[in-house]
Amino acid sequence: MDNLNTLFRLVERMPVEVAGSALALSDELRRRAEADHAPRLEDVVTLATMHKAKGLEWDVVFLPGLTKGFMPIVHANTPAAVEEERRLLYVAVTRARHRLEYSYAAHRDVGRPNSPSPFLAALVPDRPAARFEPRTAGSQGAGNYATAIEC
Amino acid sequence: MDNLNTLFRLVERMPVEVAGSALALSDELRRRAEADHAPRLEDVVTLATMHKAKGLEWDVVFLPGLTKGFMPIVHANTPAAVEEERRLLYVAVTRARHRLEYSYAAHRDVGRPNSPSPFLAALVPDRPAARFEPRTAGSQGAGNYATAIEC
Amino acid sequence: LPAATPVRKPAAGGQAELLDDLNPAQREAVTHAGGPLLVVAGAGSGKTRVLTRRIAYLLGRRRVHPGEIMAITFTNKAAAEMRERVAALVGRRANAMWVSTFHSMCVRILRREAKTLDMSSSFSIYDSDDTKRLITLVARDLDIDPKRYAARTLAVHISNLKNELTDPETAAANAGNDLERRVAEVYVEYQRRLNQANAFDFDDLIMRTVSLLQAFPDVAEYYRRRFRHVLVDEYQDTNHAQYTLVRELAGTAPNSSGVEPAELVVVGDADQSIYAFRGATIRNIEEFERDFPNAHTILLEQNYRSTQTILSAANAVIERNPNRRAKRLWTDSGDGEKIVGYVADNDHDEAAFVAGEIDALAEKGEADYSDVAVFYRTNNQSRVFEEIFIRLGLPYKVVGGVRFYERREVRDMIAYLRVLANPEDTVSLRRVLNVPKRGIGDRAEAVVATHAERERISFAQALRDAVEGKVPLLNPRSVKAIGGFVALLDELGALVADGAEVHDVLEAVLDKTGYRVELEESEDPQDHTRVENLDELVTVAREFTEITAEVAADENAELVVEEGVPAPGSLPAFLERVSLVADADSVPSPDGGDEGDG
Amino acid sequence: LPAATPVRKPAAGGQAELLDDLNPAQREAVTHAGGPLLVVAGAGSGKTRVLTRRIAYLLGRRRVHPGEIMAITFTNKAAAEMRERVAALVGRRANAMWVSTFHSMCVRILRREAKTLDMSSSFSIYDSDDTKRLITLVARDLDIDPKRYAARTLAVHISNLKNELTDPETAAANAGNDLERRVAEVYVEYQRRLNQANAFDFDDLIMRTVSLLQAFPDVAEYYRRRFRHVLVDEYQDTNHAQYTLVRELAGTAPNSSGVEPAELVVVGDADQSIYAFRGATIRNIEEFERDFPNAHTILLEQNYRSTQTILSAANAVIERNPNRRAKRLWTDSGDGEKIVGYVADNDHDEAAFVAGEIDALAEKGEADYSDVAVFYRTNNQSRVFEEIFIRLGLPYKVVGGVRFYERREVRDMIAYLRVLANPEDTVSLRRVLNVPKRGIGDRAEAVVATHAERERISFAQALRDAVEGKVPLLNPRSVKAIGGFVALLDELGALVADGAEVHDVLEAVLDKTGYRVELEESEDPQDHTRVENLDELVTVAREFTEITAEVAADENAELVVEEGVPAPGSLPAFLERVSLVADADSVPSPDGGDEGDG
DNA sequence: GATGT
DNA sequence: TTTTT
DNA sequence: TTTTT
Repeated sequence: MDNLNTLFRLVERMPVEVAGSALALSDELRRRAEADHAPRLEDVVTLATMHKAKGLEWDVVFLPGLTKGFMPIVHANTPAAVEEERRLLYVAVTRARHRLEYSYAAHRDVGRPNSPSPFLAALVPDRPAARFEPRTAGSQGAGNYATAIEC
Repeated sequence: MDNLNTLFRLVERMPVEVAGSALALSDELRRRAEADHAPRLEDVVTLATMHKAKGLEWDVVFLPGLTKGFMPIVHANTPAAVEEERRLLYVAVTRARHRLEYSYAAHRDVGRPNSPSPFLAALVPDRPAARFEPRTAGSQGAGNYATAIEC
Repeated sequence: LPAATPVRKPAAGGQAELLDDLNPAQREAVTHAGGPLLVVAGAGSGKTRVLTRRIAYLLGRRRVHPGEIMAITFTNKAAAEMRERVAALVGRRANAMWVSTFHSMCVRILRREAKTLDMSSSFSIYDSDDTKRLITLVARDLDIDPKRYAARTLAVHISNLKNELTDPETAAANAGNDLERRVAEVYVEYQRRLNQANAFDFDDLIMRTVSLLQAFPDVAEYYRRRFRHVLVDEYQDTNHAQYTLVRELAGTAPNSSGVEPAELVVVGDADQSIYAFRGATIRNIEEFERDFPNAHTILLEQNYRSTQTILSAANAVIERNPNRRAKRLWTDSGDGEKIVGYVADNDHDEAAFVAGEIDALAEKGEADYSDVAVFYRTNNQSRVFEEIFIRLGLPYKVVGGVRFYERREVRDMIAYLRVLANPEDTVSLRRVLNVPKRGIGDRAEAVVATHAERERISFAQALRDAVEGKVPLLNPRSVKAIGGFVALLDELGALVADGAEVHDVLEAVLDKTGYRVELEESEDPQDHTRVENLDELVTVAREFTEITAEVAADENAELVVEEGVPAPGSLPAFLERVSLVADADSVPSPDGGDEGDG
Repeated sequence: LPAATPVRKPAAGGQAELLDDLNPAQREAVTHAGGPLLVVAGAGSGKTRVLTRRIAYLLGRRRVHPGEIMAITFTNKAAAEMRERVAALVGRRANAMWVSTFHSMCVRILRREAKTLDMSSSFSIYDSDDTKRLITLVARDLDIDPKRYAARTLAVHISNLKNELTDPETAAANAGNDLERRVAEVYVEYQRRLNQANAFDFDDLIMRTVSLLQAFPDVAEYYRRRFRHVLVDEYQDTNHAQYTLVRELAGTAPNSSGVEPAELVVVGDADQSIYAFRGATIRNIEEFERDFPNAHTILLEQNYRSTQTILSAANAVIERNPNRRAKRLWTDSGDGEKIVGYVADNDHDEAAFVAGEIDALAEKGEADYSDVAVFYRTNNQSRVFEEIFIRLGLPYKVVGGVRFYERREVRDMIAYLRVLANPEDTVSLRRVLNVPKRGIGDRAEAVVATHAERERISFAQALRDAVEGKVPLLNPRSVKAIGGFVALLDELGALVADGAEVHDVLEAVLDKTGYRVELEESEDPQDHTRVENLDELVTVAREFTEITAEVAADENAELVVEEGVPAPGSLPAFLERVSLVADADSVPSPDGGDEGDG
């Protein structure tokens, strides 16, 4: 069945070369797959890069890691590159249908402090960027969202 | 002779293990070397990292590449690391006996602008850092030092 | 959940309703006729709906023949979706359209016109891995220090040149520093070897199609006459070569025979341009009105996806970009939930926070796991989430990693198939020369390569010379090994010539080469997975031919066979397919991650 | 040129002039007696002069016996210079002092006390390359993913732990995340293997000497009684382990037997601390007065090297560092030339500017090339200078690159010698196991290693088991190859046992292994250079033994033979030498780059 | 005499 | 990215 | 560091 799924997706996405026969093929495959049993919808959370998110949408989107080194990424050292980073964040934000949560870690592994992404200020215009100064979150205690900030 | 030089330097620097005999060895080697002919002083310019410069001195010292990414180096992203970079520049500066020249390139290979090292302001306290804004030097014309700045 | 707006009901089969559920801007985009049209489509603004409705409108109201329509996308997935959605509106007539990626479209043109470019229509298509291999070979032959000039670096530079439509000679003439000189040197030789191997790389597909259209006005006119409607999706992601291709195809003025430009519609959003680092140039969408005289522009700002809260945040982010065409997304579906921000102490705690939030949503029944996505900037940021999610038993999948058609064992088999379809394909031939190990080592390979170079014959021919003892410096043992290899290829080739089906050829390759046995006998558990992947590949091939046959037998299916297109179900057809989906199949569609349109 | 100051005339042989040419601060540092002394010596302030004069003063005026003096430096070069300059003042008596690097000093102690630590005195010393090899082996055995945890990363972390005197068990107990747990796991096994191989790594030399002194008070007391004067150079560069070592050696209070602390003098300059990234901790010099009660501090601020212009610039730079002990360098030699600043358009032009300046100075006779240095931050910045200098024919040398004792062929030979001196040295043994190729492949090596592990015997013993057919899964071919290798080692071992001289052993290794022949017959021009390096190594070894013999024959030479020190000219002596100069010889002294003192 | 160990 | 042993 | 073919 996995094989069939693979072929299914394969033809689904490449209906061009065999010219007019492509859609017919695609239809046939779908018919077969659905006759067998409904397509298995895996109920799993998706982890992906922001680039891979492009063109898709989810009800709930998390954007972790919004620190200075990751967004914009350190390597972005021209104005044009920083603008592209901002567009990337824009793309990521607009993937969400109903709920958006973002976050960052105030310290890195080694213990050095992390600055929040300079783009955060815009994301949450009501709150000045200063409100996002590193603050330690309760690291123990299940469900301790004391420092979660609702905007 | 090169072999002898190697051994000479080797023993010169390792007089400990054979205990008391080391200096005697060193003396003997030096005697031999000098009996052969005076140590060949290669008349060449030295190129080295600032770290390798430590403990040595030259009449004339050039410090090129004093841009923001190289001095302090980009990777220095803690106050302590930046302080170490400053000490490194201090070590490099204090290698010079009579003449010190420093420089930087206003653009990198790709054509993107370079910022001067933030340490430059201190190096030349009479001139504000702003005076070191990227400026194109005459790239042709042998000996065109029109934009060299004497302080 | 934001309430579904009343106007968003699905379009019924009839033509009358085609425009009913569109907003005014969308409707204008669908019905616009005449000059070039730029549709600036914000995220979630119903871009694909506009494109598909427009096509249906062309077919239904403006009596355009489907064969006159060319719709170009970037991904196979987008092409498939578009074709499917058009088919839902107009039925089988959709099959006569060209709805394809830039690269597929070029392959189709190049197959038809291969002879014009001194290529055989059985050409191979090299992906980035093949490209890197060939560049490595070339650089080695040119005595280039691989430490100083990594193959990858050379490949990136050559790709950039191609995307700028710079030919090797011009690159050499313009080289201003050591790197550029080296790159140009490699580029010249690399291009020569591609020709010799009867192969195009990905960038060639575009660049050489452009050359073709520019150098042969009759060819250009053929396509100009044929495609009176050109639609381009994700226009902000075009590079210079792709932009030129679109311009050559659609035209900006009547050609010398008086054929008018095609009706061009491009859809895109400069704010969603995230591939400039790969050569995409935002300039193309910004300058559309200047590039195409009398162009009209329509802005789609109403969003049908997100809450106003999310849209306002997005607007605020993107507004900080300077020199940008103003655009503000809005929705009439209400504010929805507040955005949540969280500052964790470290990345571990951050991942734990995210996991906790997801679990809470799932427990409250507010979202299934598959409704949730976590996006980060770099692939390795996934690690900490994987660790935490595994520990908590939270189900997830990571998008990315090695794709099916990039796996070594799959690529090895495809290389065999390619050699059978295109014996001049030196990169594939040399890839499988000693795979599995059959006693043809580096030295023997080098000796044969030298002989090929000196005698100006192909590597395949040089192997045959070797068997006949015409290659000096080759010891008898190597000659014998090569003899066995050539005989093997001949045997497999006979199978293909006799019309064996792809999966049978594949099975023969697996058996006769000993590839499968070697993996089966291996201790390495990785090799076990490899056997499974190969089984899957065989099954894919089998179903590919079987289903083609069934469809062909179905009298109701419209099978339009075009010149230059490989016969359905044939080895070349199979190869073309796998060559152009090498990087696909990352976010499998029905299992989470809905298709959006912006 | 700044005029030489009148006080800077060289000291004559007589004792009276010892203090004449010193400034007051220097004089105080030389004559200070009693409590601990910190000399804060700015760049060019005559630091080495102070140290050497102080030693001469101790010997001449304070009637200290040279055997009571220990002077510790970081580099072999600094140690050699100090000994030489003291010898110039006091003659042969200097030979009885310990003037050595931290590492050499520890080796000397460890050789004498090896048994106490369950080691043989023939132990090997592993440099960073050996360390990385062993860590790679260990990580592989522990099934650690080498992509995720690179050997280098593990090595750096383990080194840091050792520099903090953290033992493997403590590291394991303190591990707070995945990386730390992995590191600790590797550290435990790595340390076990070092012991088994009868080897110390560089960091062990310090750490284990500290353990020795702390765990065995009698040993500590022995050295405390012996060395009543401890001098440390470049104190700002000490790491925690080295600081602890100094404290254990000199002491801060009378010990349990009532032995008073030694007189401790440390010299350094926090402003010149540039190795914090490697574990050096500026804290040591900053907290000296707190670490050593009743300490006295002297500041040397007068500079005898540079012009005031240069010093003012340097002062201005360093003053921006916060929380720094105030110090301003000054000179009475005048302002000198102005500093030149230049802004080039690009790095190419910048290098051309520098080249032009150098040529102008040379033409005007203001400086020889060897009086000029160019310093940059990263090694690869040299490239553009090299390109321009070569094009202009400007002679230069680049300091850095692979050092003599780091070259592959030299390390291979040393590995052979080490195996002969210390058969338990598994890293060296496995290094040469199949070098040159003799048919003992990875698989055979793995099988033997597994056998060694299972039988809890050394790898050397496992090889002998293999010859006797006691190792399962080993094919006859491998057994035969191993048999040949073991016989070879035995033959070479017999030579050593018979008292052959080092260079003869080396020649035998080169011949009997076929190492030299293989290189000589190679086509690769690199291998030609390798043969030359090996010839040089043989010559070094020959002269090493010859000269030792001559010196020994010279009745005037004072040969002080100490316990635990390998016999002069012996194989162990030669190995010890090369193990501790592995990274030396970078700025060869007489050919440019004068020795400064701070 | 090149190969895979 | 720097690399005294 | 991102990677539609």
